[in-house]
Amino acid sequence: MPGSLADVARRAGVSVATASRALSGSRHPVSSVVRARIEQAALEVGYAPSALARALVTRRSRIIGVIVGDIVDPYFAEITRGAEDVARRHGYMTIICNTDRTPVTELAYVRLLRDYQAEGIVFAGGGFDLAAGAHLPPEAAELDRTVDQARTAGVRVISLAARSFPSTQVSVDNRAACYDVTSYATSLGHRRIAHVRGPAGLSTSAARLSGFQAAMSDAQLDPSLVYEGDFDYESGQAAVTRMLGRQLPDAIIGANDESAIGVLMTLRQAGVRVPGDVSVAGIDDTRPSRFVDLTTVSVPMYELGALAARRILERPRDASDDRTVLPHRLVPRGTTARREHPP
Amino acid sequence: MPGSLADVARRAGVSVATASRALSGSRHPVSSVVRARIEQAALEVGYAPSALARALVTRRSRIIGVIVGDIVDPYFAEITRGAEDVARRHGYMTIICNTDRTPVTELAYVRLLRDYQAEGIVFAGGGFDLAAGAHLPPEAAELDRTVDQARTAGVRVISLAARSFPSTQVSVDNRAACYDVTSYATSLGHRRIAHVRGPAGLSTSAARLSGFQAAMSDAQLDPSLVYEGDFDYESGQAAVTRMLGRQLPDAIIGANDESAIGVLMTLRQAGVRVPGDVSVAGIDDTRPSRFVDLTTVSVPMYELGALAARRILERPRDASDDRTVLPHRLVPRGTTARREHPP
DNA sequence: TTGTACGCGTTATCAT
DNA sequence: ATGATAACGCGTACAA
Repeated sequence: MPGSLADVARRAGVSVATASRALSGSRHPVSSVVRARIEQAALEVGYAPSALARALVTRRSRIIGVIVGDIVDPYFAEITRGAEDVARRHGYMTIICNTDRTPVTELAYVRLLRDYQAEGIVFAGGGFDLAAGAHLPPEAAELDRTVDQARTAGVRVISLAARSFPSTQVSVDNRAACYDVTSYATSLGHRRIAHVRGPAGLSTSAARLSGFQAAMSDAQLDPSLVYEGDFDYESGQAAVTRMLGRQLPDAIIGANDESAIGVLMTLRQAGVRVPGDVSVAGIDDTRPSRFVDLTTVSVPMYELGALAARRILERPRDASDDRTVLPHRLVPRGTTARREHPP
Repeated sequence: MPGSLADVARRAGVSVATASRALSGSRHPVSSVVRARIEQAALEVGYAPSALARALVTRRSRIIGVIVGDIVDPYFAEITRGAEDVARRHGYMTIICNTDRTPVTELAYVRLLRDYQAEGIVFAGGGFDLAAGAHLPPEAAELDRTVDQARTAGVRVISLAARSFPSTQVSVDNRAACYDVTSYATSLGHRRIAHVRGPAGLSTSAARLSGFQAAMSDAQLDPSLVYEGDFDYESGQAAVTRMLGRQLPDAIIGANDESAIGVLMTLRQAGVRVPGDVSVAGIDDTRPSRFVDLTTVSVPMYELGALAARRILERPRDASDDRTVLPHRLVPRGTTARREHPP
């Protein structure tokens, strides 16, 4: 029911061309008297510009997509908020794409975004490496092809962690981040330190695990106390459950805050004092970590998202080799303490 | 660079009409031999259907918008996930719109969604009432008009809480939810019970506050111990800070989990035992509430979002009078306990 | 079963 | 400064 440009033009007694120029912020000159008449007519017919038609002809959809594992995860939520903030300021729409890290779903979304001629795609999560021996689905290769084809066709692709296709990168040094918390733990006098790792095969997990191992080795400590995990609360819970039988470690580093919180709560429920008996730390500094006073590493999630969106709006070149690394920062809080009973 | 329908048609030696029918899942018959040739050609030219052009002609954009306060808030994140899940399954895109409850931003987004001919808009948060005497901005009225005009034009508008414009409602009984936790507290023997309310003027806050007051009155208790709040952690923190000087209440009911967690953590930091000295409860049952073992009321956030999306995809009528109320459920956990020192 | 031709609502080019 | 008109890429009556 909203009026079209033709309606406005007819009512104002001008051509659609002139109406378009007056209404769409064109730099083409339009006499002020005619302009006024057009604006009046637009108001009267309730003119609503068709973004669809506009996008079709200008080849600029003003749409960006953000591909995340799960928007409920505060890590992804913060990133998305950053991206949406800058998108909104520029009149762009932000599509939220939950994939649960499933390549099939990622692929489907990339196709959908391509069909809508999205101007850019932000891959918030890491990709899967074959290194870990994990059998990656056949869709993984197809995903790479599709993304690359989209990029060639002009859609800007930004990734916030290592991916197997070419892309502009905006990231943090995940390895260093985990190295830093782990070193902090060793500096506190802890010697038996465990790591609850992220999903097997995921590049982000691998980087953090590697940082943990490096820090342990550098401190002449055993780096092999690694527990399986999935970046979620239950991972931490499960890891602790398995630990409870044997001798507890001095400290436990979660691959992210969520799993660390799982560790923390399960430990306390079992009557283990934190940080009295065991120190616990995570990575990311998501909101919940503040609630439980968790020691962690601050990762600039909001800025990652915001910068990614900015990279998309910066019209220029296909910068598929750009790499920006944002700084992280250790945030000591109440779940870590100096070791009470030195060897 | 992706091929268009014309490219495919040329290559397959057929008309665009036939190509369209073969490729777009039309019910119009196409001989299997020709169909095969077309599909082959599509593959060769890397055909990518233009969702924009398609939307323009079919008048179905396959776009839905979800308007939330802040996607970082777990409450909104869960709702959004629910909506996105069903949208994705139907090949729809979900636009995330953060407004920080600012009518101006809501208005801007409604206009943007209307310009893209979004098929539906989900208003996840409540609206502002004038009742509270809060001066609502002039954009509020304009918002109502714009939304109503959009609805008349065919976009389905669903709201998850009371709003001042006509809409299909999918909600929970916020008043009853708060009545229930409050009653639970009184049933535990608490008599001095405080409520940290939500933002002034917001319909959701008002409903919950009303539930609190009703439960208190029904229990013959003083319902006037109400603290200002804003649905956030800091609200809870601030409320407790003001309480600490005087006699502490027996129990504190937050208007939502986030503020309740603020209350909880601040209390404990001040050395107050929870639930030993004071009981604390919230509303919503967001993930973080499980982390801190907070007593709360489970609100089916995911289902709210999912059902809202379904209401949009159900093509039929403008059901601007439909109201579906989903059930809530008290979830007693560790932050509440029977009163230790009865009067 | 296939093809022709028009329209969806804009922007952009080229005249005037 | 204004207008006529050709794209943009697709779906769909209407014809054949």
